[in-house]
Amino acid sequence: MLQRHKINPSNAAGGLIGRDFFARSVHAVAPDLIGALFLFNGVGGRIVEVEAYHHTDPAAHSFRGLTERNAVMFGPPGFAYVYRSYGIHWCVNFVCEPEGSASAVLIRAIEPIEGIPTMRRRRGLSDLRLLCAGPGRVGQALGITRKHNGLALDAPPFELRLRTGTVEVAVGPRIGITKAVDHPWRYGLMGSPFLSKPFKPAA
DNA sequence: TGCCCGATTAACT
DNA sequence: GTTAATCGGGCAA
Repeated sequence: MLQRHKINPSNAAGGLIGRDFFARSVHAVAPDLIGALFLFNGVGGRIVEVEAYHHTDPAAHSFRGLTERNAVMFGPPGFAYVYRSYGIHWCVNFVCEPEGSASAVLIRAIEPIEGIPTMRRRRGLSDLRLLCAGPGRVGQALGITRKHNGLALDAPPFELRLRTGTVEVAVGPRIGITKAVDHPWRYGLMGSPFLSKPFKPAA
């Protein structure tokens, strides 16, 4: 339930995240994104919650093979997969692993830091805690839509930076799925008030 | 083609 | 606790 994570020693803390960061297993990338800075057109904050999806995972969009919607997941790592959720929301994923593995990390919650007035206007909401506390809310607050599907993560409008220092990462089952529900592939910043839902405390 | 359901959210009782 | 909003994917016919 509780993990302590250190940054990749080959990268400088706070430095730009390059495309090679995503050329690893989705299960390695996902916890390493906790605490990272995620800006889109200069708007965003710290990533505090993500989930991992893999093409061997029945809950993943890529499980049933390549379609027009999930094509970016089957491409090279380091690109954004954006999809429409429940016909209403836009959700953002970071594609991982070598080309063809079709895995990605869903960005589920951010601690607002930059462009807070812009995010409040887009969300029509002042409550900081709820600005980016959920995948659909993140998409709306950062202004990400279908037209950003397939963009590279290491170039504008994206800006991703490694976390500084050590964080405590909570692990638990993913949210809102009906298949492969027992995989503990949800990762969060321990104790953050900006999570979409709290993690169950360690037994 | 028609039907069901989903990696969600907000507004209800 | 429940439910509407809303649309693309996947599958049956």
